[in-house]
Amino acid sequence: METNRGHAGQAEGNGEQEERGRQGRLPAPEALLADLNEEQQRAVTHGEGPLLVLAGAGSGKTRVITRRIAWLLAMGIPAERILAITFTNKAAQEMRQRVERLIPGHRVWIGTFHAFGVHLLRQFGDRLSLSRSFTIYDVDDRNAFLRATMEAARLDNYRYRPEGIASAISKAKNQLRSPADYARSAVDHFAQVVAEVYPLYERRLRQVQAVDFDDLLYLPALLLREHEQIRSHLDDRYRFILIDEYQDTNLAQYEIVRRLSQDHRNLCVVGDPDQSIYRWRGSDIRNILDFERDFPDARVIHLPRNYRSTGAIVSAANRLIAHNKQRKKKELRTENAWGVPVRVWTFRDGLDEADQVVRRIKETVQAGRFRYRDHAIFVRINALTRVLESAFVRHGVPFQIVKGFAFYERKENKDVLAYLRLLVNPQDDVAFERVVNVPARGIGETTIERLRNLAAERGCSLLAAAAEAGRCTTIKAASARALTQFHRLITELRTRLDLPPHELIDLVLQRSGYEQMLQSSEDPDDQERLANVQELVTAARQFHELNPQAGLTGFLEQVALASDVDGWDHEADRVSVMTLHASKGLEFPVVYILAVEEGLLPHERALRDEAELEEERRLCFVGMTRAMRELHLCHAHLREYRGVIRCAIPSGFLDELPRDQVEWHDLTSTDSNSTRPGDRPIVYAPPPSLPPVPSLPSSSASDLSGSRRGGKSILPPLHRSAANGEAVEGLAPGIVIQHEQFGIGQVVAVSGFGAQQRMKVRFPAHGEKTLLVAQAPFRILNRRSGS
DNA sequence: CGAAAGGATGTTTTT
DNA sequence: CATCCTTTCG
Repeated sequence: METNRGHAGQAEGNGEQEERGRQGRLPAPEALLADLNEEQQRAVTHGEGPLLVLAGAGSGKTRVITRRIAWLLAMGIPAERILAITFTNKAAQEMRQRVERLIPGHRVWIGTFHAFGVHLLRQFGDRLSLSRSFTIYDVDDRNAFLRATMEAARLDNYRYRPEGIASAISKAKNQLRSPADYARSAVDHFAQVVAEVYPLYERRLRQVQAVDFDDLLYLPALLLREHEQIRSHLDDRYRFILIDEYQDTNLAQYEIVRRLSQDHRNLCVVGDPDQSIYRWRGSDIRNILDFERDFPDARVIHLPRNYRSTGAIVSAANRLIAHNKQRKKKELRTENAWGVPVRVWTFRDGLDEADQVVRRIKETVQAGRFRYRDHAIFVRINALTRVLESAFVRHGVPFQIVKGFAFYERKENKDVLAYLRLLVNPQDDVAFERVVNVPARGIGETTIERLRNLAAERGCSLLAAAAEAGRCTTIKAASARALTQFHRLITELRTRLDLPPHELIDLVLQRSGYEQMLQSSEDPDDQERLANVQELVTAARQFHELNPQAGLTGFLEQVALASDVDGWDHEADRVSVMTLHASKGLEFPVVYILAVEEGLLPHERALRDEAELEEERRLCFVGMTRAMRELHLCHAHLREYRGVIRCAIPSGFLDELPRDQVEWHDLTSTDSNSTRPGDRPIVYAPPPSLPPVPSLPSSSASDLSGSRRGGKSILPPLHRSAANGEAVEGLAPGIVIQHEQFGIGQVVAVSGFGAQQRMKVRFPAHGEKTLLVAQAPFRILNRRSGS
């Protein structure tokens, strides 16, 4: 028990005691500084002018921001003059609460950039010809909308996927490039197609009174750029601005910040270049690196001291991140005890990994060393949470997978939400198309196509066109009747928009027949869908109770802006499972990072260029520095992904850790099914070299259990196509192979080509497995013996 | 028109 | 593996 602060899984800086504050009275300013170190105090008490706080992981940066807000209030700055931007809604909510504890009843605006964007657009959207009840399209809606746009313009015969074009447009908006800007620099064919589609997409988007996600930053940035009176008004209104996670801002966000800090340059940004992990989304690390160039008079405060983690964890993290070349050299320091070593665990496969990690957590809790909520498991990709899920269920260990989004992303909920959006904004054609035939009303693709033509002719929305369907000669009578009836349904529901959101959802469920459809279904999945939809009603009710004024628009807005961590319950005594990205800003006593393997961490898509590789390293760094007391890094020799089994190689990042300080445990030889709680793993400490890599048959014989017993030199060598990553000639059903792990089996089917070539193999002991030919370690035994 | 079945296909991270 | 797409048939 080396360190003695903090609870599991709350946002950083959680250990502080911020209970104070009698109603309505401002605290004495000094009281806000009592438990801060010198640098933190300087940051909190900094007066006017730009301020850059370079805060290392675990250095208490959230605490600095909250205290600074409180300090400003205590100095008499009116709350409405302060603007604080956080990275997630969850962080905003916690910050609000913490400031609340210091200064009860404060009215400081705290939220994400996107929420702030919505806030601005609702106020000033009319300047951009945007109605007050605009719809926010998520990525799926956006893609569907773009597809429809291209089809309507007869541009759909290009070979590019709408999603690809959509993401190019998204990127353009993040870089504040208008359609005209984009067109000017479009050189290759793809860019030219994008340049053609982008303006159409924008025009149509405004027509249906919708904005996409990027518009929530792009449009406010334009607004501030082109409307000087609004800009100066807001600049004056927000005298003091604080931005958290500044290293992950993109150009649009940067523009917003700059425009609001021209007349009153009281801008405080906090961040850590080593924790920049959203480059792929347009974040530009230069925003923080060049802050001093933008504001030459900026005060810069470094917070290198880590209060969160043990010496062992800090040391390992330092060593890893030092391998990044594009980086200012710096080191985290800690005065915390050294603690237990960072451990690296080697497993046979992903199932083993999940099973044993969960088992170990259970034992730890049963031994009374930690609670479930003290544990977190991080993964690089969401797909890896599946195996974990079943392991948790099997062991009866409580857990939560942090993906708040998932609930609203379910088809049934998106359907219901689409109904609601259509009610709020009848122009929303995406919503219309989504629900017009759900439940089935006899309105098929041909009818929709004809309706689209009608709407295009009249220049009206699909819903408005539906009302006129009867007069359109091309639409069949039965379909027209169904359409007018649908129109009547929506019109009628629209008269009840004054109802609280949950009651309205209930009404929609009944009147639309959606509930009926699920209730009377034979499909067992539909019962679950019914439950989900009812859960949506509950969510709406809870929202309404918390925000009685917000109404349906508010509810839809919250749903649209929800982030993964927002749904996370940090009080529940459960193990948290999340992606490395979602872990940013959190802390846990015990952290496991799974699948620290080449291709996953670093991810294979990030291997092409050095900058992306460095981002992967930062991602690993972020995950490691979430740990307070124990850090476990896991990898396996075989990894099943998308139903295909591949050989996995330990991540190069593992080699970059301080070898003499890290403990390596190889669990590949223990059978997970027979391991008893008391069993102790074999320890190699310190390891003589790299952890054993599943390798050519001639080398170490200890790496894999199973079929190979050594000494079979008469046989051809194992076919290691991983080395050349190519397809294999002559593979066909009937051929017998020997696999490193599963032994002898017969090929049942072969499909695909090149690196994607797969084979389905039946193994007597393991059943049928699908293998990636280019990756799997196997050799062909017999070309003839089919049967 | 729409349900069902088969096949091709693509894949990170998320406000 | 899971989703999306096409095809097919009622």
